[in-house]
Amino acid sequence: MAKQADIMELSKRRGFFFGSNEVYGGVAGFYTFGPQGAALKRNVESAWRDQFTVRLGNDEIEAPTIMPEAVFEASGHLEGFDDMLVECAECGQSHRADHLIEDNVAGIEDAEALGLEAVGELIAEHELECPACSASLAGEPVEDFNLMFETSIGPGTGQPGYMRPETAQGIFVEFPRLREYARGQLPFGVTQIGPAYRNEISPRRGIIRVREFTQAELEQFIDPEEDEPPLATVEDVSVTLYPVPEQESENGEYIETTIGAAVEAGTIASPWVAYFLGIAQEWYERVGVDMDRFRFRQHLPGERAHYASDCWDAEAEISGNWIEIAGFAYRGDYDLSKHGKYSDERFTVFKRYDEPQTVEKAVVDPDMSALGPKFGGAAAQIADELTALAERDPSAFDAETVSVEVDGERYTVESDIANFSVEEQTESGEHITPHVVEPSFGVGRTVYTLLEHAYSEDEVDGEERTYLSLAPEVAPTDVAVFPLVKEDSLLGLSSDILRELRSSGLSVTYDESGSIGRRYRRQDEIGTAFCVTVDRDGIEGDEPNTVTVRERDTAAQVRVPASELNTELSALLRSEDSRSFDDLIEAYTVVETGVSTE
RNA sequence: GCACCGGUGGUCUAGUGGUAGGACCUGAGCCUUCCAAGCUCAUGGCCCGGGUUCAAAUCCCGGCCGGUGCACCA
Repeated sequence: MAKQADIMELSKRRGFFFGSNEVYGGVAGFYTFGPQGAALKRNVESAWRDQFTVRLGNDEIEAPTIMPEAVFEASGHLEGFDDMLVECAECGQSHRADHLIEDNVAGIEDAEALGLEAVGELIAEHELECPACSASLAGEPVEDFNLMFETSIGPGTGQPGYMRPETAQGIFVEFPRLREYARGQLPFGVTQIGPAYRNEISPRRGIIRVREFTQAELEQFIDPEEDEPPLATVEDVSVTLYPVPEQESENGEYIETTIGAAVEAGTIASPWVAYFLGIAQEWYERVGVDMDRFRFRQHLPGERAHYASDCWDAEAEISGNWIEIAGFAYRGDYDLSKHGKYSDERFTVFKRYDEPQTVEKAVVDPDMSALGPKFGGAAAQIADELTALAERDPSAFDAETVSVEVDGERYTVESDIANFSVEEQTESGEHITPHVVEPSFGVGRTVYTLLEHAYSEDEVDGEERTYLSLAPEVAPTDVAVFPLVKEDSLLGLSSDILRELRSSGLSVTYDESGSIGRRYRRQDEIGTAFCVTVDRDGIEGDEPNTVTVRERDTAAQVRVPASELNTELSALLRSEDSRSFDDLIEAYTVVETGVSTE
């Protein structure tokens, strides 16, 4: 089993990832993906795009990573992402200052709203103590810590902007245009793959908790009353679930079930969430996560975000710990409602009734030429209030006069000036705020998981070897081409093959240095699934113009005509073709190398 | 952010108050016709700053980075 140190060492040495800016001492929480890592990550993103964008018929966008303050006022990140910390001088522990106040001072429920100074004064005033060591916290500075990176947009003081802490907001704020693009029809889904930023207090464990990371998110917009997910497409998908009751029970166990059965049993409350768990399960299998070290865990009530009614995480076991690699949240109308409220735009869709409905509606059409001279500047507001009153209490207009209140002042208007009437109106539909179901993936964590789950050691021909058993689709290098020895005839065919494979879009490496075994080991270590070796038998032997293809995990080889090579390799590397190396063993001559893995 | 431990070629490491060795890797050559073989040669290093000292990679202090624990993770 791979240890974290093994992966770190391999990653640095073979160019998967390493700490950034090391020549200047480095900065915690930032990593650079090297050539192999960037390719692996790119392949993971492509596979995700195929599964969650293309196959589901969704659309992908690319929004800015810097967004203005207003976005995060609406989203709640400015407040919710902002922690007030106070540090104990005695024992050094940090505590949430606002929570201390709320827990210990009667009558204060939202200490965060009071501001830093007021909270500091309250701590001194009530002589609050450190919960850990009971030392007095009076006089300790209360400091703001916001997990968002702040910047300023434009010259001078500019206007405040923030690096997005999740890609989701870039989709939500563009909802009005995306709705137009979708021609106003629910359901529709919008995806985005890109970086997000969180100024973590303490980045840890290499690439697992970093300050800049890549998310792949889908925001599925649905009509909560009408839209059903196509559950039938995933109902037979097997999953390992770890629901709340099992987590809370003494000997909690995983539930091995199918998506269909889990919905039936109510284990997963939301069919939409269940649907995406099924889609995700298929995807994780496809890219090569070890399903024995994978589970879907339901959020405990306490860890659930305030907007999410049900939430599940995809978790992978890494170096003995479970880490979150994706989250699936039913966000309701939280995000769109908030942006609808904070902006002047409408974040709703028009939902047409099956049949137009005729409703009786009380309306007013105030005579502004009478209201204006009489009430001056208040006239417009009075008219608005009359309109509101008509909807609220039509009977108020039965009397001679009707009165409304504007800014605390009461105005009395003759009823006939209001032009009250009850009209029959035909309504063809209503504006509803779509609900959002959000599968949100951590790409970097997925990449790390794949590395650790793929990391393998065995013996080939009595020699120890390390190899990455990556799924061919995501392996950073597709194929390696070797001339068995440096001999003109072999070099010629090798370079022909190299050129052909590369021009068909494969990522191909070429290596003619050192012994063949060393070259195989180099590729094994970065997870290259197939090595093509040009030998003399393939040029002048019984089967001329053939080359050998070696499979990484088994070290088995088959002899394939050079003319078939491109087609066969392409088929092996594409997930949608179910061609496997076993099919090649069936179809071609197996090379007896006398070499085997054990 | 606090505490503990650590930081020596690309990687893994030995080591001492007098500026450093090994292994692997990498490159060149020889040899080699299928799994890290051998031989020759070569490239490449003491995290940064300050202090103590005739002299610091080594001792001290601070910083940065990493690992672990605590806290944090909307």
